[in-house]
Amino acid sequence: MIGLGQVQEFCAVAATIRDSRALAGLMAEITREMGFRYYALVHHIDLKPAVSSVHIVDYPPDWVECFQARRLYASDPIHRASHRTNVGFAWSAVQSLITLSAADRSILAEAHDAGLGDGFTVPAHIPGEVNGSCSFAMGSGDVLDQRQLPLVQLIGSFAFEAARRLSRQTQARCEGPSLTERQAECVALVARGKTDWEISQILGIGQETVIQHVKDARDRYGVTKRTLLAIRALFDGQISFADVFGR
Amino acid sequence: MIGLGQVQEFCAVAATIRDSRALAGLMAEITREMGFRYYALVHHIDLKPAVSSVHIVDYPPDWVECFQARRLYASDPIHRASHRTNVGFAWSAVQSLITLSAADRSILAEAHDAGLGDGFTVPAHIPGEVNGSCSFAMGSGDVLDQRQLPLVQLIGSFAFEAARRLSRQTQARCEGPSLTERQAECVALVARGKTDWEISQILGIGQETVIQHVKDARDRYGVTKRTLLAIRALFDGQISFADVFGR
DNA sequence: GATGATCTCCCCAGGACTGGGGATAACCGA
DNA sequence: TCGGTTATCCCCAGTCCTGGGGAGATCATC
Repeated sequence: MIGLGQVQEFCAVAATIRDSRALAGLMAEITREMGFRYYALVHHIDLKPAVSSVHIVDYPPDWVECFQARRLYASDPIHRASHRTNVGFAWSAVQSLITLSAADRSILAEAHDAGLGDGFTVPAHIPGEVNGSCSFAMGSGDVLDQRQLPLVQLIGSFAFEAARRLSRQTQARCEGPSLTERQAECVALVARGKTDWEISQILGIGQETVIQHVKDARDRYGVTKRTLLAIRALFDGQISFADVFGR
Repeated sequence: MIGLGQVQEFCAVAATIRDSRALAGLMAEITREMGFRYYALVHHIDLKPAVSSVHIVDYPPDWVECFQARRLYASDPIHRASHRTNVGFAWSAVQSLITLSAADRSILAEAHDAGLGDGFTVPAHIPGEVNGSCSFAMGSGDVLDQRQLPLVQLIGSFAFEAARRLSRQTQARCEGPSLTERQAECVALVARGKTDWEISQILGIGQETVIQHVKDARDRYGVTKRTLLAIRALFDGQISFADVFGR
């Protein structure tokens, strides 16, 4: 059983941590202190070296293997349930979030056979990013301490945020192509689904000029489609969702 | 200053609450107990009477009016910042999440003039649903109690979950349109800048079929351009950046 | 057995986008 | 002064997308 003080200490340490080894150590420690046996801090996608994703796991090896072999990242019932809520939930209450199919029950049974008891999963969703979660599990037979769950939720949220920060910093922050002001204006309007002619009316310039700006912007990103141009500009912050939906 | 016990009590009561009037009362009470003056429990969309969304607000009336008149739901800097993280943040730290434009600074200044001091916002994102948040604000001049913020985050999360439950039970869903599996696959590939022909090759179906799926997906979102289709699907979690850049 | 949802395929006309090729003018730093 | 960057405008051919119109097959639900 931990207290609020330990949560605050965990946050403080997690916020300054530099590499995922250190985070794994911190997770192992807090997991034990909270009375859990296993933890998993993951993005719900298959691991691909190209993408920087969160994947810090200490689960029974058998289960990890089974999970990866069957590619359960998106279909695992616990993950699916975590896509339906914003607050943490006990695995034993998963049926209040999703209806379990026969396949789901068999997955849960296999997890149990691999040594996982009841657990608690904290969802982690951020618009435009891969869904993720932070889970803690007991050994089989152990019982969750209900009173502690709010604190477990806090730990899970902050742990995920720390992991997310790490995964972004390791991704080489090489300067993406930057757009000129006019190009960015055009791209923002492209992202709103405007045609080149409409953009020319909004900006008060010629249609040919807009075509040129969009052309130049595509060139800078090395893409050939305006759809991808808009999404890449969104991805690296040249424009924001607010530019698309706001104002 | 509140303690963990009060958080647990709040959760218990919030989980059983039946209507938004009662929730507003509960929010007013806990807001005061935590030493805050105002609160806002909202979905980040314009209010449409037809749509059931969360909107339980006790903010200075001047500011609420200004906010609605200028339709800041998507562009407000605090809301934008909340789209970039999973954990609560103090308004004074908003610059660590987004870069503030001149317009943003003026919005914050206006909020301050309306009587809002520093505050704390807890993001609430669920895939496929409108983004939301739960904010608490001090009167101007008052200072946030840092030690309490983890508990404020918990209160915010559970409050939003309660409001979300209410908004679903009272009316039909306020979720965005959902796509069929095939449509989502096509949209994900559209977001990668693929042409309809390329998509047909990837999925092993006819080009005409892809055209139809994309057409249907555009219809569901009520948009006329594939670019906007891709971005809207991204925004409400039907696809993620990993679908675009991964693999 | 009808109904609706989904997936599949087809046709066509007109508008939008892409990838080439140009040009002029303003500005700024070397 | 010269070169680089930016913003503005123009033309064209070919491809792609959009908005109409169909139709048949499967599957679950009622």
